[in-house]
Amino acid sequence: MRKYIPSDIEPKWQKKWQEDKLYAIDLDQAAKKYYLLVEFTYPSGDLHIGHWFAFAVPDVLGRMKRMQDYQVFFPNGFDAFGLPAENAAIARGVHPRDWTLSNIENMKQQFGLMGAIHDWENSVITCLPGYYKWNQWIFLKMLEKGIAYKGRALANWCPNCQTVLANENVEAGECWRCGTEVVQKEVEQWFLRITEYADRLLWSDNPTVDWPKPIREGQNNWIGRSEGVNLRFKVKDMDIHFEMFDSVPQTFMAQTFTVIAPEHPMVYELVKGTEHEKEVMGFVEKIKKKKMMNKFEIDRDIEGVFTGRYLEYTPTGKSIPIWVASFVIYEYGTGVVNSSAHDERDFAFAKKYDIPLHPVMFPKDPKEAEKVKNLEYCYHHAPDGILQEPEEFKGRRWEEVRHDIIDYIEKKRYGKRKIQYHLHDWSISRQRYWGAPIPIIYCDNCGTVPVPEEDLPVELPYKVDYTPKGKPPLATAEDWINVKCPNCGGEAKREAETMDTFVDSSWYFLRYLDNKNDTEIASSIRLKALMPVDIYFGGAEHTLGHTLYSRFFYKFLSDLGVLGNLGEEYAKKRVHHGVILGPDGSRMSKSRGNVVNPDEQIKEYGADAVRLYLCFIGPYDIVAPWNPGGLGGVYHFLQRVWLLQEKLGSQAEKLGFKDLNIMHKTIKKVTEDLENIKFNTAVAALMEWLNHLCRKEKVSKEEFRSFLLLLAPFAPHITEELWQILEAKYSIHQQSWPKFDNKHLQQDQVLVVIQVNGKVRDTLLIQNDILSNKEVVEKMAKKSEKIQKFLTGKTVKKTIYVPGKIINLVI
RNA sequence: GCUGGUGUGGUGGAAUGGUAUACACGUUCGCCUUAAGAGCGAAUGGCCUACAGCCGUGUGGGUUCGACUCCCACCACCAGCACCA
Repeated sequence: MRKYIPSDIEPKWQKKWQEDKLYAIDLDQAAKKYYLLVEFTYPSGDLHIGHWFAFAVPDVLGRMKRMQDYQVFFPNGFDAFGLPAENAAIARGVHPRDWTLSNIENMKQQFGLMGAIHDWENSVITCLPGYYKWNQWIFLKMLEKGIAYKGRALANWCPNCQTVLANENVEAGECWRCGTEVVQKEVEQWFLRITEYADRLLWSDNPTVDWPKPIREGQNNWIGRSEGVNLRFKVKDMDIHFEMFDSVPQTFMAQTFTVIAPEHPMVYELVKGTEHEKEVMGFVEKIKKKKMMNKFEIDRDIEGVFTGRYLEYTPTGKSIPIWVASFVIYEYGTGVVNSSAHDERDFAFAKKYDIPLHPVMFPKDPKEAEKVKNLEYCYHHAPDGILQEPEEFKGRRWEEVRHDIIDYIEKKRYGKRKIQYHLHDWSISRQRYWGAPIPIIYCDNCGTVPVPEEDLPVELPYKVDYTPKGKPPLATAEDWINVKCPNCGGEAKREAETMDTFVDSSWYFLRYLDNKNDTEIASSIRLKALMPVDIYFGGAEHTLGHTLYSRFFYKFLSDLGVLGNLGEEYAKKRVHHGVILGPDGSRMSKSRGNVVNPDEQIKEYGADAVRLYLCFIGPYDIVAPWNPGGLGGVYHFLQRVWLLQEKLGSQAEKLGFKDLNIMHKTIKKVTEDLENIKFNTAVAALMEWLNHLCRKEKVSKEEFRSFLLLLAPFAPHITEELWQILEAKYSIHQQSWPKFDNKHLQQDQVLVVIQVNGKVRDTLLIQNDILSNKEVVEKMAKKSEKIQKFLTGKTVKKTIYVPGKIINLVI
């Protein structure tokens, strides 16, 4: 018999499976489909162990599903636009397109070593015109529906990458790619009105799809819906009216001062020509500058300046001083805040600038002051004059009075109910080369003109000077940028900016279905056959970016009617994978030099062992450093599987009860564990069964057969090889998944634990037929010598018996 | 500060109210071998006077016949968000 040498068998089968298109399915008529999706890859050049973890482990699930007669669709592709390609290309003098496409070729080869059921026929590469044509098409549709628009706004600007960044791409004030400090800059940019979908993107407590709670909570917090009122005010002695958002309307009677954001245009109106102008505008400039320098650094210094103005506060008839304060966010709400000094920050501000507050608002007893955080205390304990609650609300609970107060405010016309979101519209303009062109033409006569649909795609020109110069590289591509206006035929220029790559990844899972379709995103036949995605694996880091954007896109496309009637969410189930860290315990990155390339390990132990080890290493959401030490263990396991051949009985051997019991138990365990994304315990169950088999003199064909079938999804190569020896038939991957039989799960006798006062003192083997008879079991338990010792001189007060598990004698 | 999560042997981890530490790594001992490796077998939570005992799942309390598991309070760590009125 040959030794188990993975390199002798793995390439051979990989080649054969590919030639035979063993894993291909018919996308037009997948009757019992299973769409398995893993977040596609950025083509950085080399596959590392993290890619294996992300793709090879879900492949195990996909393979089981195939054997359960599902037509499993497990596509793979590349998220191929984006800054790293451009930066790497600039550094090495290679064109981003060439760099990217050659990386993709290389990575496809490396993916091949995994032995996954990927079908590369249905791949997507987002930087190819056939793909991004549909980016542009969706953009035009959004423009048509008012979801895409051009606006001026302060944006996060990375001076190094020379581009605008989305909020989600700013990490602690730094660019997510290069780590350069981000500054604020006002620029014109294209936005997608995701806020229009804010309410529909919010998760209910009981969603119809199975997405993890952390992602749902995270998205809900990010959307940040808060319900309150917009109160209306007039500035004293001036014809200025404004609104302010208040999410705690319960305190509307308690207002003692007002603060405005420094950026607010009204500030100048208030102080123009007054003695306060110089001081206030100086303060505004100072804060603006500070924010420009490092907006995202947490600045606990709360600063402000009095405008000299007051507002007429209708509900209480009081005059309320108006201040400008550093901490007010212009972009949130109306940029004006009602300060009733019930929260710590407002209180600190008032104290710092001696703004008179009623002293009793804050209790002197520090323990009592703690309660102020709940606001409830304020509401019930504030003195007259500060918190004059309308009669009808006196003595009622804080939360329950909330809606009545909003009604009251509306009735009295002090203001209007308002729903405010933290979520901002999504800026998609990027001042870089390597992205999908935005299909817009600027004409002196006609203004902003969308590129007509029949002219799509607007192809990204190849020959462009893409080194950053402070303006978009495409603006320098003379023969590309200058075009005839599609409207009037006059001289016009194309939009020189490109799209955020998160646009590309917001709908790629639809394109997998129909990647060559030239007339629609995907045919309705295929959409109907394969959507929604059954399970979507990906990283927890995409909670606020990709998974929110893609839900938005799906809802938009659904509203547009291009999806048919597929429901609100694109994936029935979302599963987060963990992170394999570098051996040094930090995230793998080329710059740290701690990237683990699995090539060596595959050479030494084989793809099967690496796959198995990645399953076995821990729960699938584990975040842990790569420790190749355990690889030897799973390799050893495979070797013992290989050696089972020697134990194969010459003919059908009668299996004992124990053999059948462990076999069916393992079938049940592996099936259920894979279904529940518990790969590690599924492998452990196989190991236990193998330990049993190895202890036996002979192994029956039936056992070996079932064992190989269960192992096949984890280790597709070695099981295929052994299958040939066992069955002389191709292929194991076209066999049906074994089923367990309940009758073999029942044991004829059961181990029952005897406890005295909850402590284990003995065990007892009990025949099935007397298992349900409490009296008999109790008698047997009391007879036990070990138990006798604990019972002498004591009385048994109570006996608890859980049939088949435990008997507890209470003395 | 807010939100979500996690705390179990030397290590990765298992156990969702019923024998805590499955499965594996590592370590130690033995067999085999000229030797090494591989392979095979055994032991491996701590303590003790070491086979009739005690302690033990971050800490303290509670519920229960029985708690890693449920409840309350706290501590530590991880992740995300963070001046959101």
